[in-house]
Amino acid sequence: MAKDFSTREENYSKWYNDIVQRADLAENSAVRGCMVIKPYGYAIWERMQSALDKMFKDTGHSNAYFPIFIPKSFFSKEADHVEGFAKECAVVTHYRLKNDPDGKGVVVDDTAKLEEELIIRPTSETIIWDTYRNWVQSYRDLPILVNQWANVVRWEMRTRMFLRTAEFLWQEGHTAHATKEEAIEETHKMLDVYADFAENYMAIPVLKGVKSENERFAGALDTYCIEALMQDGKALQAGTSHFLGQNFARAFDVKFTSKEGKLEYVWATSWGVSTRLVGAVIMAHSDDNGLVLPPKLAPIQVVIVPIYKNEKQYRMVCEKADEIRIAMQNKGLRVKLDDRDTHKPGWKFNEYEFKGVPLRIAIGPRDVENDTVEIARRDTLEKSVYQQQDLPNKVEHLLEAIQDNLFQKALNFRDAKTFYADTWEEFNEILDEKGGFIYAHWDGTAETEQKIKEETKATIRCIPLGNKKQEGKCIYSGKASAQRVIFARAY
RNA sequence: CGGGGUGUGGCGCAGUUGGCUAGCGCACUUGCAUGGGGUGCAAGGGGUCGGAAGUUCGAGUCUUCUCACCCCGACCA
Repeated sequence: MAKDFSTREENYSKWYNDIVQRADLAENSAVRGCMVIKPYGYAIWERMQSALDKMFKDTGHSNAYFPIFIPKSFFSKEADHVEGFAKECAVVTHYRLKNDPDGKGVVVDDTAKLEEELIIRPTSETIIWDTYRNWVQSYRDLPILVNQWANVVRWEMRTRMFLRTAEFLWQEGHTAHATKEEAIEETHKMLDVYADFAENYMAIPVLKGVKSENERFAGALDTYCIEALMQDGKALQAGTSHFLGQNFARAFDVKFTSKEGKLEYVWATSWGVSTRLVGAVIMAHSDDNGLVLPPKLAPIQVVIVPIYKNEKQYRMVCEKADEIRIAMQNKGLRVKLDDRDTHKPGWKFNEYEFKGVPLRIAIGPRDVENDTVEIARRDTLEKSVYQQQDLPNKVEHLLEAIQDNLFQKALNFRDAKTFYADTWEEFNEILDEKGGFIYAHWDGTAETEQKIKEETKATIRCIPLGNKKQEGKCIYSGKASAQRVIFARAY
């Protein structure tokens, strides 16, 4: 097979970029740091959206939409929050252009300066809490369970397709509750939704945990996360859920009268996942032949490629192929019959392999004669011949098997890349030679975490939920530690 | 914002100490053959060499300035 792109071994990040481009997922745009998500890549995001959206609705949430522009003054209301985002905000200062008096083109019209600058949302807490103030009077107005699908902008220095771009698509849930307990419960509930989605749709095992102070969301009391492991041994945060306490309620004066007649601040959460998940799926499952997609997220689950030598055979084979397509579609499968005569079968085989289509059915004159088809699995690259009888059911089972196999492979990989380190030397050795998750003791201070980050580039990914308490000594400072936490180099 | 690098058809690149008509691979178009793992042959189309100024009989090649992008750092989902 012709190999014209990098392997994971040769150059992992080039391999990743090659897949994004060759699988037709996205490309760089004329705007620095921003990408164009192409139809095939966007279709994956749409699959993610529809699955997640249903899960949000099933847990009582509704969608709404808030402005992309946020008055600058809103940002100064919550001190930690400003601190966290100030350095990467795009600012709108004018609202009009005019013809350049010196020649061609247009220039900013200086007379059209905004009274107050507008920030392009890096996240929507401030505009949303400013709005919620008017929605809440009484405990009877609570809870508010709202989600929005939106784009946000964070002016990043270094960008990578899907993983970090200046503009990205995401969903952000923002909820308001009467009690602390209820808000905390919501935070955990949505973390569970994310973990469920990651494992059952993306086929990626995740660790649930809480962030250390350093890694916590600006403005949150607690940030929970799901952490996934990529094939190069680096961790990737795949979703976050924040318990915001009453920070934003105080900053935006969101109060309600309780059952007891007392005026109280509401309790808040926010939670989100982004198009970064597309990057996670790519890096978790793909191989040196291209993209590998879990069937539940694949825009095309099965592709049918007809094989023929002449016009007569073409018609005969395509007729059969179309019957098969319709039968599978009626079963709810996403099927494509590629009957283009402009490309050869071998070319198509490679094309769909690059694109990660889970199953490929080849059907030729011999198959029509024998009532068979050849089915190739993308995950194992195995080919076998199947009888056409009851094909939709067989295909459905194969897709389930692929979904399970991908998850199991990813889980085995993570298990093999999970280590325990008890000394600083051991810790460094694992980081440099193996990568992956490292359980190690930590004295609990931000200073130590910072030092470790500076010296090794590894960060605390999370403190796992339900973590075992265990006496020990901090890997770096040697001070007393109550538990092991998870370290890794991360995206 | 520091350090390094690259700009030549759509993409990837070559182009020697300045030299005459700027090449190659992929892609594209047409024709014929081919068709169960990226088909072969033949014939075509497409480039003011990132931009500006300068040196020279002559600049893709040398000089100066400028712009853009990429990589490595600080920052980050």
